[in-house]
Amino acid sequence: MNIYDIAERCGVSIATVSRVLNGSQNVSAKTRGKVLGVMREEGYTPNAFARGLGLNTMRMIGVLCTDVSDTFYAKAVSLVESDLRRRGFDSLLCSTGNDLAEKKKFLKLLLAKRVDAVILIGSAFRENVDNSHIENAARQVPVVVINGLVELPGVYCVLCDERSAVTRNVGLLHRQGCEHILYLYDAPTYSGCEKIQGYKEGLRNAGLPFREELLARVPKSVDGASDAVSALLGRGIPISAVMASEDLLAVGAQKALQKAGRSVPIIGFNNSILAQCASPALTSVDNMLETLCPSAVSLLADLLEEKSAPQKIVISPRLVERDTFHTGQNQK
Amino acid sequence: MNIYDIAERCGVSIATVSRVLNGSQNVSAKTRGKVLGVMREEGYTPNAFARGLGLNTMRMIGVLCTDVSDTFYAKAVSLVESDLRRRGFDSLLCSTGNDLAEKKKFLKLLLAKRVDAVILIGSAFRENVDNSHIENAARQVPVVVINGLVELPGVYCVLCDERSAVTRNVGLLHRQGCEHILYLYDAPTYSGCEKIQGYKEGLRNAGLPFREELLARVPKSVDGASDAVSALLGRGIPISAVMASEDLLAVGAQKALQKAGRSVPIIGFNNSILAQCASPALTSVDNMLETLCPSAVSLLADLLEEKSAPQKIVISPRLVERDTFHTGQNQK
DNA sequence: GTTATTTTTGTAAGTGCTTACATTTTAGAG
DNA sequence: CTCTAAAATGTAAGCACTTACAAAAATAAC
Repeated sequence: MNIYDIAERCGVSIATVSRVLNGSQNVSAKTRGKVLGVMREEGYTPNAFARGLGLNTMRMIGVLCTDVSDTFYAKAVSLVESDLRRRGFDSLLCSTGNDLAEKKKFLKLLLAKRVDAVILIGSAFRENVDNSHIENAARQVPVVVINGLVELPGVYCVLCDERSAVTRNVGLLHRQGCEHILYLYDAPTYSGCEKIQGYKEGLRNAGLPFREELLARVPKSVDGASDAVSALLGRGIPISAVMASEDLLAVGAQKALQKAGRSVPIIGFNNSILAQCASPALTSVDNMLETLCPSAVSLLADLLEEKSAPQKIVISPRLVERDTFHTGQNQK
Repeated sequence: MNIYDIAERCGVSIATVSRVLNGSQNVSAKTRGKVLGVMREEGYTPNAFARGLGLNTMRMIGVLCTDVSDTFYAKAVSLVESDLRRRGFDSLLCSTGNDLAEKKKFLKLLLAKRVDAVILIGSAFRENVDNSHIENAARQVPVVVINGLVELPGVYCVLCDERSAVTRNVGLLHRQGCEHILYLYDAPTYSGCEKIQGYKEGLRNAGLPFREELLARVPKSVDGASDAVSALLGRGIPISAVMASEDLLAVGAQKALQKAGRSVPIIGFNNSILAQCASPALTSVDNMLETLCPSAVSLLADLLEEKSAPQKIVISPRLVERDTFHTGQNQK
């Protein structure tokens, strides 16, 4: 069933059918009605490939992220997807894992599918200067990065000032009397590194010394973080507060502390559902995905309409206080 | 840059170029080498739309789910996506929300994009007999449902026997001496209804009476569930154990019980990260997405190769015991 | 060195749509 | 009832590939 069949059944030309398909104004109400009627009758669906060929777009956006099963990415993907759909775009999802080679491969595949644009959620590892795949993508289509910073021509970034959030939190904890603030992270992504810088800056501002042993890289899992913190406690390292690059790690720390019968302030990151599920519920930094994602999609839409757009949008995070903020409230 | 340009630069015909593009064996090693070389030089990427037109496929699978930001769906999407990709398919993601009209609309859009097949994660509401959109989709492409049951021709289902898991758990709790087992659910989906049936059956088997007030439909959020359970406790309704259709609700219940200073066994469902984050960690039923999803994708692949495939695959769930199972262990 | 096979390459006809341009129809004006 | 402008429709040329079939080249057999 194609446009020719419909045209024949209606006694019109394929051009006319195509016009009603595309909502052109130059079709009389009568023919439009007839054509639409026949289409419905026949259950006709235009062939998107042919359309794509002609129009050079299928209104699809490539959405690349590290791991959709991660709460944070899942939320971002969800927000992005619904916003894209609202604008009539479909999302081609790629969940790549952390492997750079995979990322490159998938990005290439995405471009081969002729997506209209690419959204990158979370950036590559920072130590990894090889962003050639992103650079290459940006030469072909608009690229916008959510929660990461890639400073290349044609790459637009929408992110949250996570760094200063961490700095601020260190200050808050210090003012509460915490001197030994443990910082947990799992990977040196752009965002991860920024937060570490924020941590160090916070210490400097507060006049606290930076201690190697209080900056811990741990596996990205509850147990991984928990074991790491237990180990620190076991070594007798003083800990008077915990911050983490992610709620998941904060939960792990919380478990270790609970097991040790200790109670110190804990601040997570991402304000995910995990923070709510922890008991007591975790205070967490909200990096404002609800704002970030729509901004990113809107920016993307502008780019696709060839409007000019800011290269970089930075918004402020927000601390969501729950039970684990003030000293001594870490346990029920 | 198209196939003609490449052909010209190589001094061969477009058919030959197309052949190397498609890995045909009927090309001499020499010409193949030359063509590939030129392609690389020119940075040529075949146009997927034209290819799609010719081959009538772009190797894309529509993945429809209710809400990717939900831990359960996110995990399923992640598993499905990676498995599809392994087989050379891209995933067109649709996160529809619970609105049936939206589901219908999105499914139509998906089909218009000429996906090779559709994967539905979680089924429609059960009371909602209107599965015409699924029926229609199944007439055009293979449809497989994960964790739901839609008994229509051309619709293949891969699911977990959640019902008997619940039945069994009721038995376990009863044998531990629990008489007043609260069951929390949020929506009467296929899976939701099955579990409720399982609950009732479990009560019957144990010789316990079914009490209206111990089967509670609650909002799908920690606070929603928590408030509901608090209300029940406030009304003085006896509760000696809690089961929930989802970890999220179980966590809510746990919070309410903790607030009330009560400690009873709690069993969640889905064995999500939330169960791990709760404190004490929740015992939960694993509905085996790690098995379900690959099975579904494999079934799909068979269908696409026109192999025959079972209409329905049912696998057994597994109870993952953590801290909240035995009486009196609900609090640290 | 022929002839018969097999392998490699080319030709041309799809695939289903869009759209510039040409043509016809309709409506409005005089 | 013309003439003109505007609206509606049709024609045909893309768009970038695949592939059946034909033709040419390479190889094998004698």
